[in-house]
Amino acid sequence: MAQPGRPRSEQARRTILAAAAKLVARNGYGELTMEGIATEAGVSKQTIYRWWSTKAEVVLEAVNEGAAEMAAVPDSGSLADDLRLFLRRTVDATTPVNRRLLASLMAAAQLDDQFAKSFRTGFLASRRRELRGMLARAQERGEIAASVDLDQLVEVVYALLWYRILVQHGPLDRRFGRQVADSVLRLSRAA
Amino acid sequence: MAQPGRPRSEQARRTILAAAAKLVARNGYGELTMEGIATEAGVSKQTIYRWWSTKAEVVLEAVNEGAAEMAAVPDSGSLADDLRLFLRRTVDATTPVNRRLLASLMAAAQLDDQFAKSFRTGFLASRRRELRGMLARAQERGEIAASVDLDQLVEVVYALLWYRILVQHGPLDRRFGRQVADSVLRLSRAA
Amino acid sequence: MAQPGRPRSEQARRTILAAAAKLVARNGYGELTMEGIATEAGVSKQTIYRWWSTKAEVVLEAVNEGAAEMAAVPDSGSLADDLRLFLRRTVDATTPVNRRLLASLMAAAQLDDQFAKSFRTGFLASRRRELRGMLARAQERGEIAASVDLDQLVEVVYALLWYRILVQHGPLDRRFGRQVADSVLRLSRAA
Amino acid sequence: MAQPGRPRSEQARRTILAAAAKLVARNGYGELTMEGIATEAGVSKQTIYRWWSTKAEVVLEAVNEGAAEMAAVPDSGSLADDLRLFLRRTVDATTPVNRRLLASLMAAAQLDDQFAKSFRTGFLASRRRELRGMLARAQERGEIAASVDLDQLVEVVYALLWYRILVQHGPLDRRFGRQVADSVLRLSRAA
DNA sequence: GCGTAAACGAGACGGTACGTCGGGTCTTTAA
DNA sequence: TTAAAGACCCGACGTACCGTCTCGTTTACGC
Repeated sequence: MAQPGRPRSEQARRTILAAAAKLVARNGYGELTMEGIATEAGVSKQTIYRWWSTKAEVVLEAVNEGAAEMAAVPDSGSLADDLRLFLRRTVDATTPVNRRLLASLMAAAQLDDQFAKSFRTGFLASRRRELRGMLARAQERGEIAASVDLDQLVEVVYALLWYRILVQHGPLDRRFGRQVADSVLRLSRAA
Repeated sequence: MAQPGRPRSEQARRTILAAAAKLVARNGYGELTMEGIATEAGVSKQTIYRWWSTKAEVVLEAVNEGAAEMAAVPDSGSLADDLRLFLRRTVDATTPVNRRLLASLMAAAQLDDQFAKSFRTGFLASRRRELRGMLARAQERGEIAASVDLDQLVEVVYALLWYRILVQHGPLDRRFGRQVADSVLRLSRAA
Repeated sequence: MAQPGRPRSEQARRTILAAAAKLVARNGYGELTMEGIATEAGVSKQTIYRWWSTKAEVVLEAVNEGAAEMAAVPDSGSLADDLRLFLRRTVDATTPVNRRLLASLMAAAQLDDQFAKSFRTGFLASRRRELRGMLARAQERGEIAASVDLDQLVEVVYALLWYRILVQHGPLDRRFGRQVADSVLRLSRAA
Repeated sequence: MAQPGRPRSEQARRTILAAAAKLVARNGYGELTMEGIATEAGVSKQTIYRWWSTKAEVVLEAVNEGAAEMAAVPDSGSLADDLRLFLRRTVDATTPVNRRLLASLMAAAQLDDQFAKSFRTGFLASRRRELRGMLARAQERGEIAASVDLDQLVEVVYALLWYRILVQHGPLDRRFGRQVADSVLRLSRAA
């Protein structure tokens, strides 16, 4: 059952992810190098390449590691309450460091088709699924007309969030979260 | 009046921008190198570095070069018509090659703070100003209530456009342009 | 005992030295470049810089590599025989290729103080020591008066050899070797 | 008679030679660049290339410029006196700066065959001719036997001088000048 | 407890691109 | 025609990382 040989070092794995996160926070993803991660983590390059093939994958796993709390999608029975709470939690979780990590991942996806695919079908799609489930429950309750396209609503939410993350045209705070929630609620009622 | 010394070669400038655009179209921005641009353009690296300091700046100028037609913002007297036409023109102008170029610039902005600043205050801000002017005229005509925050409407438009450009969750076609226009029109009327 | 990490490639070392020697022979030291050595040897530049810091050092090691036979200083019991044999061997060993290499090293020493030091205290001094040893034995045997300054004799030998190497005012052949030997023998007897 | 156009600037010529000499004295010939000379002299590169093709030629002319006093070869009627005076003047003229310039020229001759030829047939040969003339006069007077090869004597003098210049195994002072003179006098009498 | 076998650190290796420097040429205006 | 200015193409510089490799060493499991 158990394969022979020395087992993977869980500590090395964690040290590498921590080192990557730390370096991105300090110097930005643009300055991040595999060599730098290895040195910072006190690990050989080979140990990194054994388990990840690009630095984007390392960072993606580092982000996933520190994002278990995001999972909780509210379900109070009221669309307005759920949406506002969801967005408040989301903006709360997006600290400056996290913002930088997320922006880096989106950038990496533009430069590497391979990574783009895994980023879209993994990270992004799972986030979208959660939100869509919340809206679908509201539609079943009759809070949203059956004619409304839920995917468009989901798109508006994440478009606004990502635009803020990437362009930094304004703060990613609770006030912004409320504005997004209100816009989507209005769109969910119209037409 | 005329300064001494050999004048800058306008041809070299154009060849470099064309080479950069061509290489991004062919292999993507991630594969783009200053060395490659120089070779493709038949130009020395020094000539590139004399006028631009990063490849992102070269690509940005290449994009600006081929985007004079975007400038035309419609002004028919009807918000709905203007908005729909503006978005139709925008999605029409965003060919796959242009999409790739724009995505690259946004990625580069995430990796290089220096470039991020010039990208935001130059390229992005000028685009936003144009659209805001259109909406302001509609507000003066009374088509949009004085209480509505125009910046939020502008944000929705560009957020949706950029999200499509970056995530490619669906096609950037005229149908998508109409959906965006309709969403914004609804938000402009609400509350 | 054994240090960790991949051991240095002895083959790479030898290939580099051979490439350097070959290129100097073909195009002269003035045309020699680190890039050229790397290409010729099929080696990365980094591998060269890891072990040598200038091309002069590479060439110096290449010369030392192919000069084990020089070491044999004769000791027959007769100063005249020893000196003549030593100079014959020396001029015999100084093939046109070797002449070019030696001239290059002396030139490099004029352009780079760092290298000059290692060249003088290493290469040149060891050659001088050997010859001086030979003369010292003759002095002990009484063939040279105790009052004679051996260093001056050594200086005459190498001055004449190097002048021929650098100025090429005449051939570096056995006839020349005999002339040098005779001059020094005469000086060793005088006053 | 007078050709048309702007005449050559004698001042530019002198400024260039002075700049070259100054830069070699300050940083050594290895650091010397055409660009540096132009900047130091406040002259355009083209102006240098119009009159000289390599930096070695510039330095050679700079050396010749500042070496009119060397020309005086003594002629007292006594070989010993003449030789000692000649060598005293020579070592006196070889200041540290001049030593560096001469060493540079010899180095340049090893790296550039073109320059080597002009250096040998011009600079070196003319020096040798002067000394040989002095020895020839002594031979006519009977101070040197007719069987003695004067070229060998000349060779010994310049070999010893150049060896000191290039290897710096000891000081280039009057004491050294006397030693050289004595050695040559001894060789002129022997056999 | 001993051998097999994978993981680990270290670090050298062949590469590619970096951004800079200087070479020698060319193209302009001014003297 | 010469000169200053400065842009141009070119090639080499020395460095940084890439991803791979070859070592000696460590740590588990199955015999």
